[in-house]
Amino acid sequence: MLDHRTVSLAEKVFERLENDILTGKYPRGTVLTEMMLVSDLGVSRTPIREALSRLEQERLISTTGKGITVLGVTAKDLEDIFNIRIRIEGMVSAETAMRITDEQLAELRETLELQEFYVLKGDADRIKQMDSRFHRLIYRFSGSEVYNDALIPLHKKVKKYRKASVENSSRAEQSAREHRAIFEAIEKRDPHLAEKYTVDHIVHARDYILNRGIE
Amino acid sequence: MLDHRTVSLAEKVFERLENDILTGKYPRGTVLTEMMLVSDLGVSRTPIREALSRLEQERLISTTGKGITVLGVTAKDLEDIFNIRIRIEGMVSAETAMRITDEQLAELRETLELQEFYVLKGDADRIKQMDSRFHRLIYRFSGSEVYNDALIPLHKKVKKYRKASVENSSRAEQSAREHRAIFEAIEKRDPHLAEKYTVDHIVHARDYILNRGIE
DNA sequence: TGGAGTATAATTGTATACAATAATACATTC
DNA sequence: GAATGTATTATTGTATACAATTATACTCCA
Repeated sequence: MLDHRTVSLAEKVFERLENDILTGKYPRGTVLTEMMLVSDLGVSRTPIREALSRLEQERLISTTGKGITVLGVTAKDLEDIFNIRIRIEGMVSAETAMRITDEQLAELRETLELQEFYVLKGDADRIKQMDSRFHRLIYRFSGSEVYNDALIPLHKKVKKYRKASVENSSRAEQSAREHRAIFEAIEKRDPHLAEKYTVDHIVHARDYILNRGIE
Repeated sequence: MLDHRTVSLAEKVFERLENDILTGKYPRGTVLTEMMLVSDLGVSRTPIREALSRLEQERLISTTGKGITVLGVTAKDLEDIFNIRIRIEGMVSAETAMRITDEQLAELRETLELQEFYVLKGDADRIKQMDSRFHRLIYRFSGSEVYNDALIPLHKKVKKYRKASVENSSRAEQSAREHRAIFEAIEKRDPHLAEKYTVDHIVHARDYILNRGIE
């Protein structure tokens, strides 16, 4: 069921700018002003300022002094992000395995099956979308807003590099297999196995991304 | 050296509201409107909206529909926060132990010595302040914005409960001793010891806070 | 020529007016 | 009397005007 709620301009501006930064359209060091964004996006400064405030809180931009400087995600950021994810994402999967409902499990299964389908088709954009959704569902189904809120920003920041991963068909296949292992552990309500397979998966994702050389 | 930069109204409003929520002045469930805050704080809606936007991103309030609802920090949040801190804060201390400069070490030492002094004096407010500063310096001296940004919001949310801890003189003394152990490990540039003592400290803080019964 | 001081311009910070939306109360109908 | 539709009000969302600040360019003097 799609959510047709009207979304504010501030929200749209935020999502657009966040995406442009996370995908590298605005590379690190780019300097913007509010007025430039007013011209580019065709909305007033008010929603733009709200979006910028949120981006600053996520440390994707910096607004010290004059102008807005894009910070983006550095190679060191990526290393640190994976160091954290390796230490907590397994715990979160274990929690999800213990408390997931049948309905939630069905949603997770559908996401995994779509991922597998798109891997067969070789549709990188869709693979990426399902890959992300799989992880986010596990965060959410942990029932912990704290876990979810801690992981979402870390997960977001890998976006550009995840895209490169799924464009490699053998890595995409491996990733789908690893997701299936995680799913089956959760389906069995086995927290230890869910934790183990999740940590393995994050380690592999890290190794692939960091060894590949960034940017 | 104090920082005398002029701080925006939005920043002041944010800090004040954040503090009022974290200390329990606005308990969970409190409903506010922008206009109420305009009257109470004597500034226009613009800086108030910016502050609210940031508070919402930290999930301290919710703004769905009409009015602003205070969410605050629940007992479950606290448990989840400590589960994460136990898993990553040791790693961060280890990183700090490996890269801290002499100048940074001096700042950390001074903070610890002040904490010990205020423990002797029994000045709970100051103890709390130095306790927080000690942890935040370690986050910062890790040299990782990712580590810092992940831990700061988790650390903030324990504020109210940390206050209750330091008001117990035996826990305050124990906490200072644990900080000293962490400090000496960092001073020796011993990452393993720094990690161990940090994890022990967080575990003890958790046990004290969670067993004490929340609110 | 280098530097302090000052004028100028660009940019952000804040207040406020107006528009759109969502909630509430009320009336009307069955 | 319950339910539904409608008017009203409260509240948020957006645009814009104005104030304050900061950076830059320029001038004058040593």
